[in-house]
Amino acid sequence: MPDHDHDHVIAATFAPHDHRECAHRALDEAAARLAEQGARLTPVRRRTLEILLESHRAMGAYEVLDRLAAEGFGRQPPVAYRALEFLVTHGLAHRLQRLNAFAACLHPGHDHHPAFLICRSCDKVAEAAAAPIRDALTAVAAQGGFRVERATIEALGLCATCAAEGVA
Amino acid sequence: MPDHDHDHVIAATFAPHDHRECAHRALDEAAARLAEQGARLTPVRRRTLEILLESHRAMGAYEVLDRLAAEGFGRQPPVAYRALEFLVTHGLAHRLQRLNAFAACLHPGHDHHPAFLICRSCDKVAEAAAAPIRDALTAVAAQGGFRVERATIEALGLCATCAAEGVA
DNA sequence: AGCGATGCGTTACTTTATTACAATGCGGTT
DNA sequence: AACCGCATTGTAATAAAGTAACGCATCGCT
Ligand SMILES: [Zn+2]
Ligand SMILES: [Zn+2]
Ligand SMILES: [Zn+2]
Ligand SMILES: [Zn+2]
Repeated sequence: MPDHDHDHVIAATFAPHDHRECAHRALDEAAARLAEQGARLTPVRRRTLEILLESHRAMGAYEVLDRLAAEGFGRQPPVAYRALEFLVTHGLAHRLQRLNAFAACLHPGHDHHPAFLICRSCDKVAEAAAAPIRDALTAVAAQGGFRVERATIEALGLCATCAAEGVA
Repeated sequence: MPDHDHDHVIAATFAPHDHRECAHRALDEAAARLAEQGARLTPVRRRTLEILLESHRAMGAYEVLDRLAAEGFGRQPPVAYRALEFLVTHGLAHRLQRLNAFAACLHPGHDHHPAFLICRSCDKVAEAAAAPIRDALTAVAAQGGFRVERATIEALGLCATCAAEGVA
């Protein structure tokens, strides 16, 4: 994906859009990616991803678990945690540290560790290109002799849509 | 503090140093800062800060609580959480989202929200200048119409000291 | 001394996450 | 088919992290 698409991705997340298509495409990409890797998209895993894909919000593990249990899957925490961990490991979902929650990845297959933009008004989460940010972090760290291996970058703020609606 | 001092700060955290002096100075600065603000550095609060200042590691709330309880303070979670929250609010300690833990601020009085560098080998945590990183994040977000209000920037990696000791 | 605000301690509880183990199902081999 | 090994799913039980609610002591002020 070319870099300039990321602007679009952020806007597309927060602005009204055909989300059914949005979710459907993400699910297809996820399935394709797993097939490549020889990993299995079992019913619980698929359903977990679908649940995350219902909105652009992040969901807590127990919120996901309630949904799964209601649909006949197991009702114990490991059921949700395992499915979520699988999705995260395979790059199909992300974990948000600030929220203790998980969000579906909207464009998997591009092995990435993005920066997250969390709107405090509508709670939606967008992924932003982390490269320039990570570069700045890596540079600052390198000056102190520190080698960055993994970075957590999460921003809380206000999205354009909510701002336009007059949210302070 | 001039910006170039930050390099020093990172190195000083991970390299062997006179930590007694290091902690003592941070405590003095903290007390001075609170006096300015008219906030009270009560015994629990002071002791909590001292405990955090014993090392450059981040500590969980319950780890702090155990220490406080052993020294005659209350043994219920709110005791630790309140003291820690007070310190964070007044800029004397930081919360690390990735770790669910708290670390003393080493140079309070400069109202800052730094980036954190966490060494996966020695567990020490250093504060790095967040300005350039935050700028990059703000710019990326702005292109998508998102206004960043608070940023969480935490890096996991290897410090110079551990690298020099041959840790992979 | 009287009074309101702050701080500290407790009990009780919620939310989040992990460990351990049993049962099932699925591929590949014999 | 019968067998094995392994991934997967389910359960119970427990740990770890965080919050709510309330009473009492203490501080700062009038
Ligand atoms: Zn969508
Ligand atoms: Zn919004
Ligand atoms: Zn030190
Ligand atoms: Zn180290």
